[in-house]
Amino acid sequence: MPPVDTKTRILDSAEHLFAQDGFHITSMRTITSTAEVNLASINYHFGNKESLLQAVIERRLLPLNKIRADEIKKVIAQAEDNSALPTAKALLQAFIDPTLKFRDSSTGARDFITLVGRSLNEPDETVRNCFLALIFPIFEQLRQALQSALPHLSQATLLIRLQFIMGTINQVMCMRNEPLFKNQTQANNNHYNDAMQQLLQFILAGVEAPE
Amino acid sequence: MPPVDTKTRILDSAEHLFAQDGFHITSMRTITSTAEVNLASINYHFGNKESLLQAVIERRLLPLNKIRADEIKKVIAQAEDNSALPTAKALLQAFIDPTLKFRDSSTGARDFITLVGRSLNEPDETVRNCFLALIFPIFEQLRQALQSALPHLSQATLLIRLQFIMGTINQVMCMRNEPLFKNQTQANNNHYNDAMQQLLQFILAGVEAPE
DNA sequence: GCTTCATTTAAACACTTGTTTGAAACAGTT
DNA sequence: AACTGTTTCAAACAAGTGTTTAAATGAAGC
Repeated sequence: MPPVDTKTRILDSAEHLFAQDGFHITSMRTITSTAEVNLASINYHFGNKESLLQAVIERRLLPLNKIRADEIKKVIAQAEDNSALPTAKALLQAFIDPTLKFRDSSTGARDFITLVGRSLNEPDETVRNCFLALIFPIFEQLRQALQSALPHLSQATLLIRLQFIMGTINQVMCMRNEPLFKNQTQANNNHYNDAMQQLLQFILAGVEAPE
Repeated sequence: MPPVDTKTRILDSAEHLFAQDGFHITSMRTITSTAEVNLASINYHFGNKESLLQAVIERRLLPLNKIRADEIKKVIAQAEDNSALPTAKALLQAFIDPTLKFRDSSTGARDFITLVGRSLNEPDETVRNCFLALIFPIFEQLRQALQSALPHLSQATLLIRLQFIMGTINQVMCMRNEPLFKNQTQANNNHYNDAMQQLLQFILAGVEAPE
């Protein structure tokens, strides 16, 4: 009954808590008391805890993936207009840029990105697959586009390098306020967006390295 | 009293289960029944569950870090003998090679590496810091060595690129049998060690990219 | 044999977990 | 105003959690 309806309140709180503390540590009672709703309302609206996670993921990831897919298609179409191959840089940018724009769009979105970054290496297979299943199609689309952008790379090499790229991106997505290793020399006034430009440089050099 | 003593049996089982299912999911009862020891023996020998994790980490990571540190020092010393700067490639190899040799030394070691890879992005700060605290010194050593190997790179850039590298390595460490995205075209007969050579190529290109 | 110490054992502890229940409150429609 | 279907609520459920306890067992020294 407060500002927004119960279902949304639950989704927002769960998103934040899952990102901050992890899926398994976060209890139903913590979620419901944070959301100021009744304990049973999660089971009423979502069935069980795992379906709530699924709902948290889908709410953000389906729209985000749509944007990413459209951006990649756009890059391919523009290249075709110039009867040229799309560049790896443009393709990777089409994948990463929407992620980062989205990340900075709200605090909830920032939580969500952290959640995704952490969950791709989740030990619990059921939880991990919730994310992998939704990310796989866009990953596959990017892979095929990059394969035609980098025809000299073998399929196997491109595939493993894409795994490396996902690892790098995950690392960045997991960063909340501070880098992985803090209390370092100076160098901490690196703002997040600077790191983003650096990210593209880094993975582009990696994927384009001689075989 | 079986083959090995209780303490070691607990450490072995915990290592395997923590890597496979995660720290929080794994219960004391699962550990003790797998190890075929009494439930209370964990608290007797280690105090509590978290101290057990600490023991699991230290048993492997302290010796491994010693090897890594020695390898890096060796590279620096050899370069000095030739009155030259150490190369970034040699330094990164000195960091990665021991990790992978260790990883293939036993199934327990393989479990352990998975555990480390996953835990560096653990949501639970207490758990995450167990790992970060032990890895930070070697990270810092590598950073300083790389800074002198790549003097044209600003400190800030090197630092963020080292974060990317850690992300890439983590991703590889988390791979157990299969890559992050399976059921792919063909390309799966990529053996693990092939991926390792590829890893060095990838991160080397990334860290040496123009600023 | 007896004592002393470290270790193992079964049982219980207090607490938290996700989920279910059935009644209460609410909204909308006729 | 009375009935409808939906949503909220407090309470309870059974199961699992990490940890503690006190008795039993083991081995070592004198």
